[in-house]
Parts: sequence; structure tokens; C-alpha cells
Amino acid sequence: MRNFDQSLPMLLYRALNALMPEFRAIFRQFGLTERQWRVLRVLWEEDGKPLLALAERTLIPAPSLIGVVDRLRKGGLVERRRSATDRRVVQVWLTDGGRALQAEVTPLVDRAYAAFDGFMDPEEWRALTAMMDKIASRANGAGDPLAHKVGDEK
Amino acid sequence: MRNFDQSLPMLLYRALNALMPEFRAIFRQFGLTERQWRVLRVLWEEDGKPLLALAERTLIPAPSLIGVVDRLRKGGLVERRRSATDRRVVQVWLTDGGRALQAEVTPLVDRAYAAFDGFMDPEEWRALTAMMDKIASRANGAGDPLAHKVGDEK
DNA sequence: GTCTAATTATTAAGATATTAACAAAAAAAC
DNA sequence: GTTTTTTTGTTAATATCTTAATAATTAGAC
Repeated sequence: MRNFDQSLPMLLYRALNALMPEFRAIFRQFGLTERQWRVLRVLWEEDGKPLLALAERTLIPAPSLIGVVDRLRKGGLVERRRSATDRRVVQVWLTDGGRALQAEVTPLVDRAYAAFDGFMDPEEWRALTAMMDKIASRANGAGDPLAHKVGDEK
Repeated sequence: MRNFDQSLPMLLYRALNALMPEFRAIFRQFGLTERQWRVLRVLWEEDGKPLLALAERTLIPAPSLIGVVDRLRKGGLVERRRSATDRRVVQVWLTDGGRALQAEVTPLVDRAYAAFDGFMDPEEWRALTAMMDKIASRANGAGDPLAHKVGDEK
């Protein structure tokens, strides 16, 4: 039986556990959850994204995303619209309120991130990014947020 | 606004998303969820652990652990007992069935881990471990699974 | 053009995360 | 020894994850 605490999953989980509460505290000031912020974060960069694209980019599983978007909608931050060209597609658009939030949240988040810049030197960051990418692109295509795809071999 | 996809949290989340489905598929063969396995994994190494110690070691938040342990108990894999010396403490003990499961699950899990050994060379693993530990031990003590502790400054 | 397969979104069910609040027991202070 | 504080476990409420199954469209094959 291998070492549990030093296994790759536990290493990653522990790092995230140390990392995220600080950011969540920021989101909470604006009544946002971490996932809600992630959706907004992507829309601020590219508004009107289809749900599936949003799921991939935010790493939020599609079935969960439905609820996240709906709560954002109830909060008046986004709207849902069917695509005119492909009626299967649901696009998520920011409202004025959702757009306005960017200017408030972003500075705080950026400042929190900045605290990490000096934490490791550029070479370490490069190595870390490369290793994470390597791990993420390994695995037989599993791990994308489209859970219902995995194991579709019939 | 910084790069979202290359942010530390997203790097870690993506790696985990690629990593875990493979392991979960193994656990599922035995009717176990990932968290249930983590609890068993720790008990196989040290039986009779108190709930709080179990929460820290498995990185499962204490309120969630209650449910995880209870489902394991209903499945006949563990038992709960009050400590005789400190009646606040609830210890979790393996049943015979829970103990027997180790011999079945461990080989499969070890084999899956082994597939990663050759994936990065020893020096990369060392560097990765060091960086994750560094991140985990950074942050003001936040991130431990005892959520109600965070921000207890009154 | 019609039938079939693939894509996009959604619902459902059980398990877990996150935060806050609370009860019981033990430890520390007085 | 009683009061206060800390520790350990638990419940509650809301949000999300994970997996499987299903509806609505669209794309492809015939």
C-alpha cells in the first residue's frame, strides 16, 4: 500500500484546500460562490457563451452548470437565450449588473493572485504549469466536464 | 484581468479532473465512492481513528465526514464507538468486512498509481511534491478541513 | 426526403461541499 | 469547586458533484 498523503491526488487536494478559502472569502463579499464567479469570469472575457462551452472552460460539470447559471439568473446577473441558428444551444449573456460586477470583484481577486507571484520564482511556475498540463492531457480523454461522454463505447 | 486557464486553481482542478475518474471507476466496482475509499484507506493504516483526525487525514470536511462514515456503517464496513477515556470522541473502527476489502481494492488502486510512476521522472515528482507542500503550508492555516475554525478570531 | 446517429441541454437521485450554529464533554481559569 | 473556554461532534441550509437517463434538435447516411 503506497503512501497516501504523498499521492498525487492528495497533494493536489491539499494545495487547493489551502488555496481556495482565501478566494472564496472575496467572492462571498459579493454574494457569489466560487462556481458562480468562474462563470462570470469567463463571460466577462467572452459573453454569450453556449452552456457546453461554458462547462468546459469553467470545469463545471454540465448538469451542475444548469443550476449555477439559474442562480445567477435569479440574482439578475445573467440571462439565458436560445441560439437563433441552432436551437439546441443555450447562450448565457451578462446583464448590465453582471457586467458591472467585474470592476468590483476583479481588483480584489487580482490582488490575491498577486500575493502568489512572489511565492515561487518564474522557473518554478513554468515547471508547475508544465507538469499540471502534462497530467491534465494524459488520461484517455477522461476528465472533461461532459461526464455523460465518458465510457460511451457502445 | 489575469489569465484564467493558467491560474493555479484552474491548473490544479484540471489535473484532478483528468486524474480522478480513472480511480473512481475502480472504487465503483466495490460500491465505494471516492470519499468512502479515503476513509477506509486511512483506517486500514490506523484503525479506530477519531472523527476529527479522520477528517484531517482524508481532507473530508467534518460535517461531510459524518455522512460518509454513516453510509459506510450502513454498508457494514465500519462501526462507530465512543472513546472510553474521552466521551466527546467518536472512534471509527473497521468491521471484518471493511478489513477484508483492503486486499481486494488495494491491488487495483496500486496498479493505477503505478501507471503514473513512469509518467514523470523522480526529479519531477520531487519538485512537484515540494511545490504542492509549499502551497499547502502557505496560507494562514486556512484550508484545514475544520471549516468552523477559519476566521475564529473573536 | 426519411431514418438514424450525434449533439446540446436537462432532469433525477444519491452523495458531498460549504458555512453557520449548536450541544456535550473536557480543560483551563478563577 | 464553579465558571469560562476549548474541543469534539452534530445538525441545518444551500449549493454543487457524479452518474445515468432522457428530450429536443440537428447532422449524416441512405
